[in-house]
This record gives sequence, structure tokens and C-alpha cells, in this order.
Amino acid sequence: MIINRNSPIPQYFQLQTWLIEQIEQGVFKANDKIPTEKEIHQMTGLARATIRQAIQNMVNMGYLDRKRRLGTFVKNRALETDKKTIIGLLVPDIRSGYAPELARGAEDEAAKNKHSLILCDTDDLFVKAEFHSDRLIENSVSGVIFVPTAAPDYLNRKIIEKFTRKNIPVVLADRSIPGLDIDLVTTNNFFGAYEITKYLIKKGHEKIGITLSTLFSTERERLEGYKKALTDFNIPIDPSIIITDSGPFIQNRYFDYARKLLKNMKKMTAVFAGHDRIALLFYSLAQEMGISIPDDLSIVGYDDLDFTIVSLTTMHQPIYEMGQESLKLIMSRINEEERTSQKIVLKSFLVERNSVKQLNNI
Amino acid sequence: MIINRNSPIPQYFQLQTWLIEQIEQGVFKANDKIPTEKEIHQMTGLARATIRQAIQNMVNMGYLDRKRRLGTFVKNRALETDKKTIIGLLVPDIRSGYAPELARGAEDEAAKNKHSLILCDTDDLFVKAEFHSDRLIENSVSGVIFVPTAAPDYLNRKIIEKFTRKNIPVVLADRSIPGLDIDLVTTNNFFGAYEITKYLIKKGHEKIGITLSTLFSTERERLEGYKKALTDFNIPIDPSIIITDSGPFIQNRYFDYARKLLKNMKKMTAVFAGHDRIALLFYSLAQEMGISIPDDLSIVGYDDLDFTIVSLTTMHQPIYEMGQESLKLIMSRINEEERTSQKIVLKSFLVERNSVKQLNNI
DNA sequence: TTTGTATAATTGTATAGACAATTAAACAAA
DNA sequence: TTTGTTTAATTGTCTATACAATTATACAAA
Repeated sequence: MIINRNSPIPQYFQLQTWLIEQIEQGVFKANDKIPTEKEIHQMTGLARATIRQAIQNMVNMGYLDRKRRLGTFVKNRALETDKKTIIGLLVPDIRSGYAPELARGAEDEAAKNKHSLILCDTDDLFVKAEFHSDRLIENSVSGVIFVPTAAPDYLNRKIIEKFTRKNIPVVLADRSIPGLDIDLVTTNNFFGAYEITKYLIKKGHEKIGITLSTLFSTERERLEGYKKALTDFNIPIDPSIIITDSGPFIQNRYFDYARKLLKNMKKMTAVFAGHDRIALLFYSLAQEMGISIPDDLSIVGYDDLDFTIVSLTTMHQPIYEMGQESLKLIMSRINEEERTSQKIVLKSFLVERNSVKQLNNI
Repeated sequence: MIINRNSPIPQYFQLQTWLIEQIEQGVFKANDKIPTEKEIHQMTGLARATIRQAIQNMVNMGYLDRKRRLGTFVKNRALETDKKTIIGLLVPDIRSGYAPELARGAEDEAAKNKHSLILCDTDDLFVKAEFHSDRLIENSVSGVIFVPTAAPDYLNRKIIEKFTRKNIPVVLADRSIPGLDIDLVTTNNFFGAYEITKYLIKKGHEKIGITLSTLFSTERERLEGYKKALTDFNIPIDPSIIITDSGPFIQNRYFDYARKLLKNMKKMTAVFAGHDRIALLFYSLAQEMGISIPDDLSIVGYDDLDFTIVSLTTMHQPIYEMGQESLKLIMSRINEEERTSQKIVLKSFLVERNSVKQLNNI
């Protein structure tokens, strides 16, 4: 018999355990009718109220559905088992730079799996990232895609720890944090910067200015790639046309840097803008100052944002794919048991447009 | 007495209704002990099993907590009432147009109240909107901000009904749906278009081309505003320089329209681009064709997107505020009992830059 | 002080039986 | 064909009662 009357386990509980077993072993399949209360009474000798208690619990748990006059049926839980998953996305600002593209890539990939994305803007600030992290944890997200903020590394680590302590997987997108063993999706910024600098050199440029921030790993790597390319081609590095900033992108500040560089026009034939938004400032200033791009000055950018209006030669970053891959990593973390942390480095490629002039090599 | 034995309403239900009332009216406060089963039996004469059924239901519903030997207590729901709320945001594409700004406005407002935003891209397609709606409902969002898709009205209504059937409030952002009594946040497109057309007229322009889509209520109103302004100033409407499209914004298509208009240069001194992204195409083509803006052709846009590189006179739309207001409306729907549907019309204003030339009136 | 034990209040589990409400399905009438 | 009526199976509601399990508290013992 199913029920052990001498067991300390309540009989209603024994019954419901047995029923769940039958369902999970497939004895009672989805939409099958289980025995009526009367029949169970005959089978087990339990009072109807006891039987009802067990069944009611199972209805509450979503195993069963009762229908008057018809009986009690096994619910089709298959529909509900592919449970909705929510992923958090922490970007600096959804309005600027590559954030929209990244978000869209992640969103599309999430949609494929019927998952959803919670959008959070950090403005590159630790406090905002922390605030949003708490909310994401409250909403019990299953994973997080995190673009590290402009805050010091240890603070970004703090954010990540918040999640990992709760066993919520985190994938870093774009920017890395030194000495942290964690899933990461990025592009090879060093190589990309090297290539685009080489491109300028091949076009006959030797006096190449650059301005970017040293705050983020990505841009630091670009600076290194730029320097390496110059060195490899025996071109001296001229610090007077290298302007670095230690903070996040602030338009007016970079307008100043651009202006500074443009005042040194004689020293340069080309400018490597740390990213496309900086390049755009050069276009804007050049227009103002009557400088023609590329005739008077060549310029390259980095990112390949869609500006429509300017024909900028730039390094295309597969940002959309970065969003996709980040989400895939999260999903694999959620589904798989364990694995070592992965670093996915996506390939950038040069998009040649009309912002670089071919110089006649002397 | 509390219980009416002749009522068709089950007595356990009467009891639980009464208890819930007491709790919600504050007779039984949080952490108060409610009468024991025995006491309730004495009060009502109901059998203990009946009383237990009522109480068990309330435990399941989260009203009560039972503790052996101690009694049954009113749960402190306050902790859970500032429950994290998730709002769905359905925009065409987070990468383009005003979507990022709208999202950011909504996100910031949500963050103020510690709520979160789930981002969904519809690509202006009904099927995608429907797909996302189902997911939002699964995730039991508390409200939805919806930018209607490019699909016919009845399909957009279908999306909205999906939510309202589940008592999930919906706010339409930007675009309205005719004959639908629902919360809406928009700007006065008719007035805005009227004003900016008037501005062109005051600058001496009479031959003003226009191109936009008649698919969305917003752009239809702009067209009407444009026509009204011309009419008011006794300027004939020239259909040959009015190009309308019936679909959503597709860049290449509008490039064709722009090209078509520019071929008719002689007929025009100014162009009213239906929105800034269209205006940008004109800049791009003008550059290509050697047409100078504003010297050869004046142009105005609509939206005031941040393009940095072009100095476009345009109608500033308070998109960020639209996101904020939409979220506020959702929150008020969630918190307040009932109210008639609200229509918030935000003020646009003209931003004068350098894309319009002052013509000498003859 | 700590540890064990009894007490009593209360909820938890269970039996046995009765009648109500619902409703699919069969049947009857229009 | 449609519409109304009956029937019977099943779940829904309810009473009355009993004993079990849990545990805060008080008190006793070590």
C-alpha cells in the first residue's frame, strides 16, 4: 500500500509525494485524469478530507487542475517549465556611444530564448551601478552583462562581487578589469589600433596625433597599439600630439583637446580619434575653422557608429555581436554546471571611407 | 454576526472576506494576533475545518502567518508592498531616433522609485510587439509604456488589450491610436509643425518642400500643421514638393525622396524634413551634390536629436520628459484606484541654429 | 549558570459523513 | 436543427470530533 500509517510523515503528505512521483515518472501524464477522491479513498482507506488536502496542495503547487463533475487532471507544466529568465544590462548611458547597439544585440539574443533584459544606466558612476545592482538582485535576475564604470577597479570588483555572492553570473562587456578571472567579451583594441595606425602610415602619414582616455582598458590598449605601430615603422612618438584624459568622455573637454591638436596642425597630417564620437568633434571643429577633411587633415576613428553625415574611416567594432555573445555566455553560465571563465575576443575590421588622404611619400 | 448561513456565498469565503476587511481597515494590524480557531468558532459557530480553510487561504494569499502554540498573525506586508515593480518599454528600436532618449527618461524616473525597466524592441512590427507583450505578461510587469507599431490600428489595439485584460496599465508614448481612450504622452505635433513652418515663412520662405510618413499620427499632424501654416499665410500648397510615404522610416527610401526633392530645387527655397533623421539625409545628399545649406537651401527638422556635426534648426521635442511622464502615469495607475485616462501634451520649442537662411522679401 | 522537564495553548493532521453546486452527456421537446 | 430537461459523476462546502505535534514559558535539577 501507498500509505504507511505508522510513519511520522503525515498521510496527506505521503499521498501527495506519491502522486508527484507518479506524475514525474510519467505514470500519470499531462492531461491524464487521476483517480477520483472516492477511488483514492478505496485505494488507501484515507478519509476524503485527507485526500483533498493532498490534492489541494498539489493544485496550489501547479501539478493538478480540478474540474467539477470531470475529475482531477495532471497539468501540462511543460509550458511553464521553460521559465522566463531576466538578465540585467548595465551600460553607461543608453543614449550614447555603442550602448544602444550593445543593448540591441543582447536584447535580440535574449528574445530568441524568450528571456528579457532589464536596462540600467550607470553614467559610468560607481554609485549608480551599485544602486542598480541592488535592484537587479532584488528582481532576482539570472545574470548580468556589465560594462565596468569609470570608477577604480576595486569598486567595479565590488559590484561584481555583489552578484557573484548571490551566484548570479556576470559577463563583462567591452571593458576588462585587470586581474579578474571572469567571463569577458571584448575586441582586440591593441590589434585594431595597430592596424588602423598602420593604415595611416601606409597612406604616407607619419605625423599622427591621437587623443583618448586612459581610464578604460579599451582605450589604453588602443594607445599602446598606436605606439607599437609607430615604433614598428620607425616613426618617433611625439608626445606633443598625444593628448590623453584620465576621465570618462566629456564632450567639452574633448573639444578642448581637439582644438589644442588642431592648433598644432603643422605638426600633424592625421589624427587618430580614440573613438568615433571624438572624431565627430574634429569634424565639427574642422568645419568651423575651415579645415577640410581629408584634404587638410586626415582622421580616423574607432567604433564605426552610424553617423550618416560624415564619411569617417574607422575601425568597425562588432558591438551588436558583443551584445549577443555576452548574452550567450550568460546563458551558458546559467544552464551549464561549471566551466572556467571565457574570454571572447571579437574581430574588428577597418572600414575605409573618405577621411584619409593618400600622401605622396617623399 | 459575520456569517450569513443562507447566503450562497460559501461560509469559509465570507469569513476570509471579513478577515481581509478587518486587516485592510486596520482593525487587525501588522503582527497582531488574530483570534484563535477556537475563538472564531465561538464567535461564528463555524466548524473548525471551515475556519481553517479560510485561514489557510489567507496564508496562501500572504495575509497571515501561523505559528504553532502561538497563534495566527497578520503578516507585515509593508515590507513587500514597496515591492520591486517592473515596467515594460516597447520601442521600435533602441538604436535609432528618439528611442534611447525616451528609454533614458523612463529609466531615470523608474530608478527614482526603485523600479526597473524591461527593454523590448519591436522594429515597428506587430508580431514582435506581440511576442514581447506575451513575455512581459509572463514576467508580470506592472505596467507598459508602448510606442505603437507601424501596424494597423486594430493590431496595436490588440496588443493593448492583451495587457488591459490582465489589468496591466498601458501608456502610449508619442504616437496615438485614434479612438482609443487610454493614457497618452505626446507633444503637440500640429502646433510644432505650424510654428516651424511659420518660422520659415517669416524668414521669407514660401516654397517649402516637405517629406514625411503618413503612417504615424505624429507625422500626419505635422503635415497638417505645415499645410495650415501655409494656408494661413496665403501660400498655395504645392503637391509636387510634398512627398509622403505610408510606411515606417527606411533610410534608402527617404534618400530617394530627398533626391527627388533636390532635383526640384528650383521649386523650393526650404525643406521641412519630417524628422531629424530625414534632415540628416538632406545634409548628406546636399554635400554630395554640392548644395550648400543654408545658402542654397534652407532646411528644418523635427525632434532635435544630438547630431553634433550639423547645425540644424529644428523643433525640440522633450523626449526625455516624455519618458519620465509616461512612467509617472504608469505609476499613478498602479497606485491610485481609478481615474479617467489622461492625455499629457508636452511643449516643443524651436531651436534656431544655422540651417535656415533669411531671404530678402521681394 | 546551564540543562532538562512538565505544562498548556495552539496549530497540524485525521476520520466519518452529509448535502450543495457544477456540468458533460444523454435524452426529450419544439 | 435547436433548445430545454434530466441524470449522474465529481468536486465543493461544511459539521463535529479526536488526537498529534510544536513550542513559549515556567519551573526543577544539576
